Amino acid sequence: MTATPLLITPGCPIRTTLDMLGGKWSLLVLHQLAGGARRFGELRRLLPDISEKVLVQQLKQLANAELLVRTNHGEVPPRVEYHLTALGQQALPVLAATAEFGRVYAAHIQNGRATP
Amino acid sequence: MTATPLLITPGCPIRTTLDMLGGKWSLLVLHQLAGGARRFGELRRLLPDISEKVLVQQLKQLANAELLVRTNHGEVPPRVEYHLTALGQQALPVLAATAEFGRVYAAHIQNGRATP
DNA sequence: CAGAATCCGTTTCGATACTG
DNA sequence: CAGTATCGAAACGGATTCTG
Repeated sequence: MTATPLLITPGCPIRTTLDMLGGKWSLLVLHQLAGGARRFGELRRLLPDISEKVLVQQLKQLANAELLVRTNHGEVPPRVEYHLTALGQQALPVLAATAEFGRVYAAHIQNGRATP
Repeated sequence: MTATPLLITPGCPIRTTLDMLGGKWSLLVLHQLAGGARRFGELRRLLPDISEKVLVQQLKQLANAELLVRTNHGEVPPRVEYHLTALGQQALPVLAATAEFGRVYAAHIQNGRATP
């Protein structure tokens, strides 16, 4: 089960986004799809540190939230592609801000202290 | 113990930020500090759903990452304040993008489908 | 008031093996 | 190729109690 907890606390847009994208991998998946459609195997290779099970799980969750679409071309061998919806593309600014701050932070610790 | 896991995969700014702010509460804490300094008790009241332990833990982590500063005015009764550093302020765009997408998403599900 | 320390349940993660 | 199933480990989160 577990299905879709996604309990959305109404009235807090930050929580809404966090419940969707705050996970450990969601934004990385979106990042890989930002350039266009990707197959399952591609995503797996592009994100080597995520386990198969979790990747499937994240993709399901994101598809469920309608940020991406899963397309199963009924072929043999199987071919399944994922691509962002228009809604999913609206999440890209979050990704951009996240990446940008990561760079700022990296620059900061590089010529300063922090990170014991 | 637990110290600071913060294992930063070098080379991925998204991961860097996610390891810092991807938690369940960090962005909410930043949000409350965006307007200026806050005392511990204030934060506790402003974020009723976070437990004391987790709040302390998040504050430590954020202070450790130098996104905020803890100021202990050695008084009785104790008074401790937290405020954002310049670096912490640079994280506010992430917050803004997160909140904005939350609004977009809420509007989307309101006059459409999704959320089973 | 502002925390530290402890205990404990839930959720998440990941490696492996298996299927259509 | 694109998943599903299962298991155990680890992280996360919360309630309670205690301290200066």
